[in-house]
Amino acid sequence: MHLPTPRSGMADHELQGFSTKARAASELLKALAHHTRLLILCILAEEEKTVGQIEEILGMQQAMVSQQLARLRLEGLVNTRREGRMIYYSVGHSGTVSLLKTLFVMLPDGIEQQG
Amino acid sequence: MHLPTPRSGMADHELQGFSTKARAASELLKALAHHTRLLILCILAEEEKTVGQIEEILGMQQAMVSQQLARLRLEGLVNTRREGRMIYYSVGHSGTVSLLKTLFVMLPDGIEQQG
DNA sequence: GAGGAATTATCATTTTTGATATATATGCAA
DNA sequence: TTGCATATATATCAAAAATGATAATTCCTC
Repeated sequence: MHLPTPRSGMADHELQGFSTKARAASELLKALAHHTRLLILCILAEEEKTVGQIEEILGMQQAMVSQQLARLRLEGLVNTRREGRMIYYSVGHSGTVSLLKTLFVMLPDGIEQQG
Repeated sequence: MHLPTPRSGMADHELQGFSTKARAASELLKALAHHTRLLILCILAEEEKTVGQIEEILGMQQAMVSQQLARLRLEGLVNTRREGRMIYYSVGHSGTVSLLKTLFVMLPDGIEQQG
């Protein structure tokens, strides 16, 4: 795989194509760029979960979790499966997990912080 | 590498630790989540460039490019090297390129790789 | 060394976008 | 119907983008 890399003197339409790709990629990243959504994806990377289970694990309010899930759904980052009145969420794209692993490795090593 | 995955019944301080990591990771993602910054990183992934070269390649205004570079610098995503009055930028973290490659493969353009 | 041009960085402002909280609505099951 | 699980709407507040103006640094010439 090679990156969409603009170059000097490149034809306009080609540069535009790369710009379009970059926009799409940035939308994906924006959907990922939220601490709650990242935690949710880490949870789902292990096993599918219902909204209620995620609420319980994170200790967050229902609307908050549901809103973040909606955002992830919008970008196809999660899949859903209904079972009775519960809805199971799972990771929707294998690349997501690879990306998260790379991401967390990039972080500066765990310095203790105040909480 | 394993992801910081909250679990049911986990001790508060441990959950907090994961939350802190997720916050740091989301900051990194926010710095990446911009189409111009992505294009800049793709350009730099090939070879170091001066600000002026990046302006010329992207056909963008100086202030715009410089501000986006400042943002990337802030997160350590790029390095700088001065030579005369020009400043050369390069990718600051090898993980960045891996992440970008994974990211661009995830785009709808590459549907054949989903699953 | 003073003045000017080239290169890059920062500031100030306006406009957009995103986060969070609360309230309300929908869908399913007993 | 009632009650539970999930989704969406809305209001408020904070952060980020875009752009135009200005500042700092370096090099060159006199």
